[in-house]
Parts: sequence; C-alpha cells; structure tokens
Amino acid sequence: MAEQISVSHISNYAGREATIKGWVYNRTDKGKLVFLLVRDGSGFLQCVAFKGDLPPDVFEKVMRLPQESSVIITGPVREDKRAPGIPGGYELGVREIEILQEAGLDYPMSLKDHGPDFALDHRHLWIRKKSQWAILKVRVKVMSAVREYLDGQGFFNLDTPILTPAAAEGTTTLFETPYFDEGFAYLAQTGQLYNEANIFSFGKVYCFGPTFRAEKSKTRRHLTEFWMLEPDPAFCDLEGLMEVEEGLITHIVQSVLRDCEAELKHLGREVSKLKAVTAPFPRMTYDEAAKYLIELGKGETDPERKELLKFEWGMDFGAPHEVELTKLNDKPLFIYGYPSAVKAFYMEPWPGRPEVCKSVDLLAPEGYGEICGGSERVSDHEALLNRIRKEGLPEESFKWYLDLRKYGSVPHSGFGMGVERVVTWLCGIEHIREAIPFPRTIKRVYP
RNA sequence: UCCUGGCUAGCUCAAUCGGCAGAGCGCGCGGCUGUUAACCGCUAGGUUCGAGGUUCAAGUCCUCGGCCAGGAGCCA
Repeated sequence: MAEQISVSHISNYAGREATIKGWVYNRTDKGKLVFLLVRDGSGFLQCVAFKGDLPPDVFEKVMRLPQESSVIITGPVREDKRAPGIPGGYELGVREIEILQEAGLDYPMSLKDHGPDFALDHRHLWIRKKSQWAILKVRVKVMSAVREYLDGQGFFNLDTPILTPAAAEGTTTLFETPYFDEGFAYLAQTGQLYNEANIFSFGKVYCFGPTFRAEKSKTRRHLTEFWMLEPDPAFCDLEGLMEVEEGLITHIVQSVLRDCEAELKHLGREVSKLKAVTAPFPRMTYDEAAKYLIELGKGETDPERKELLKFEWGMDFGAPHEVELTKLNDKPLFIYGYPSAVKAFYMEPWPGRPEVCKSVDLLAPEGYGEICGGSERVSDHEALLNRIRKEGLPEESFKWYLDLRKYGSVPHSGFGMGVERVVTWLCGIEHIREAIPFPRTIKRVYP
C-alpha cells in the first residue's frame, strides 16, 4: 500500500508510489491526457492521467472532474521540470483515484481575478485560491516565528483580557457590548496595561491576540479586528526596546525567507529587498524627520502634493509623511522621540525635554509604513498620576495601574506590532484585508 | 464625517459625439498525449444599481437615492 504524503514533501518520494488527499484546483484535459492540479493544504501538485492507464469510465470521469472536487489519488511520483505547482517540479501519475465528491459546476471563484466586493463576499472560498493560500501561509509563519523568537528570548506569553472595563487610552473609539449588571464592557484595543501588571510577576511578557478598533478608518491599512503582538520587558529602556524590535523583526523576516520561498515567489515578491532586512535598523529622531519633511514640502511644486506633505514640528505623521520617510532606507526605520502631545499619557518624558517622550515607531520600507509603535513607560508614581489628571482620565479606573508604580517600580518598555501589516509588507501586497483569513472592516462582517 | 472614483452577461471589463448591447473567462457541446490562469471551433447567457427627468432616440446627459472602492482624519 502506498504511503500517504503531504504535497510539500513530494521531493522525498521521487520514483516511489504515494497517495495524496486533496482538492482539484484546476483541470486541463488534452484529449487522451488530463492534468489535475491538486492542492492538499501543504502545496499544489500536478497529477497526470493517461487514457491508456485507466479504465475508460474512470478516465471519462477524470476528464470531466469539476474544479474543487475532493479526491484521493495514488500513483508513481515522478520528477519532471515541466510540472507546475508548489513546490513544483514533481508530478503524480494517476494510477488510482477515489472521488469523494464531485464539486458542483457552479463554483463561483474563477482562477482569474475578481473585484474586491465579489471576492470578499466569497471569502470562505477565496481563501482556497493560490495567492490567498500563499499569503496566509506567510501569516502562519509570522505567527510561529514571533512565538519562537520571544519564547527563546525568555519572554512569557501571558494572555490579557478581551473584555475590558473602559478605554485604555481614552481617545480611540471602542466596541461596546452589554455586560450583565455591570453596564457595558469594551473589546480590548490593547493588552498593554495588563502586560504591565504581568511584568511584575514574570519579568518579560507578551500578549498576542485579536484587538478591536471601532475607528471609521477606510483605508488599505486598517481592519476593525486585527492581531497585535505586544511584548513588554521589565528593566528595559527605549534603546533596549528598539533592540528587541529589530531582533524580532529580523527573525520574522529570515524565518519567512527560509520557509516560505515558494509562497513569496508565487506572490511575485522581490525577495532581495527582504534579504536586506537585518539588525541593526537605522534610527532617526522625530526632530530630524520633521526637519526633513519640512524641507521636502518646501521643494514640492505640485500644489496638491504640497498640501498633503504640509508639516510642522508637533504634528503626528500622516500617511503621506510616513511614505516619504520609508523611502529613505531599504530597512525598516525607527523614528523616536515624538512630541508628548500626540502620544499616550503613559509614555516616559524625555529627560530635560518634557515636550518630547520616549516613544518609538517602526516604519516598514517600500512605502508600507508603521508596523510597530512603542515606548518606555512612565515608571514614577507621581509623574503618572499627574499625567492621568492632566489628560482628564478617571483616576479611579487607573487605581490598579498606579499601584504598579508603588510596589517595586522599574523602568520598563513595550511595543505593539500589527501582524497583518507585517504580513502585507512581507508579501508585498496592496491591501491588509488579504492578510487575515476573514477580514473585518468598517463595511464588512460577512462571511 | 469629508473628498474622489465606480456600478453593463455568473465573473473581469469594453461600448467613440446621445444612434443596432460587445469581448475574454466560466458553464454546455466538439477537438487535441505535456498543459502551466492551456489552446482551437461552436452554443447558450442582458430589468446596463434603483426612481424620476431631458430627448425622435439614454448604458451614455440631468436630479435624487442605494451600494462598493481608496484617500483624508485616527491608528498597529
């Protein structure tokens, strides 16, 4: 009996019999010869049926097998440069085929491109498509690389609650849900405050889960539900934080390059640009970036562009500003020392410059922009209390958070990384909605 | 919330100045022993987003409405 194998391991079986279980992705019939491109989740494999090798009724069925039919195929594995697929270069002769189900002929997803509305309405089927499968494979690798790296660096993965009592940062819109006799609970937009509590029990911690933002953002960089990684190490200043970030990002990129070569190739990703992503990453202060942008704006002649690039010290970067800054380097770029006024209340002020805080954003190159945002946290109890009062935040809600500064406070830092933004960048794709299996956007909760 | 663009066959799109509603893909039928989103031939497939208006004539122009997109703001 032939061994059942994964398509991804096909190269180990050349010259032997093997069985694969999967779905017909495409069929090309040539009269007395039929090619079935079969996917099994691990890859795509060409299976070849010759008329002379099969009983007439079986061959007739294979020749008419609809796209997406589920099959179990057994036959000889052959090395053949002509064979397409992922990894490709190998094919399976059809000696025996069991058809579990002939798919309906009205399968709506074409192998050609669809418009976004149609594709998203059929996301449950769209994910079967090779391009989407490749992107989501990269996502899987990013997720596992994250855990692999942080676990290896002595971080502990402590989960933080998704149902939370109130706004962590006050400003951003939250999803609200009724909560028994307590009134309302809110879907977490960050696990950071809880991470900070976990720090004092575990030292270096991270949370990794879905995050919710009810902002009415309608761009190719936004989802209302996205996955965020938030590492928070104790005894770590801003410089130490940047080192954690560049170590993590480098490990993610190298892991994807190593294990997702075929997927990136299929997506047409220029791999050489990712190979350049190694620590250390360039660093730039907000002051330097502001100066650069102001100069750039002065030199701009197109009035529309000039308006978009308009900038003065104290502003937060808009998308067009970010894009310009990402063009400066081939590697991700750290920008640190933002004005306190545009950042959150818990960020440590810069020594001797209270108008600036110890915050850092990491911008992915090639125009992709912000993938991480973080800071050193205020560790002094009085200073934090003052910040909370100044922001007009409800002191009572932050009692437990303030406690953390009373019992063994230490310098600590943390950042958040948007998983889908990283995947979008690594895959070189246009839109973040393809970087998550079932995207949630302002206009879409189906399917 | 604002700005811009779009809506025509199952899908992706064309239709000149307002003048007969088209193609490719997919489905169906036929052909082909090396296809790579195969190719070749044939068939079927239309409430042009909705309502109203202008006109001899509207997919095309005007008004209102709906839906989608991506950009601004905000952010990861």
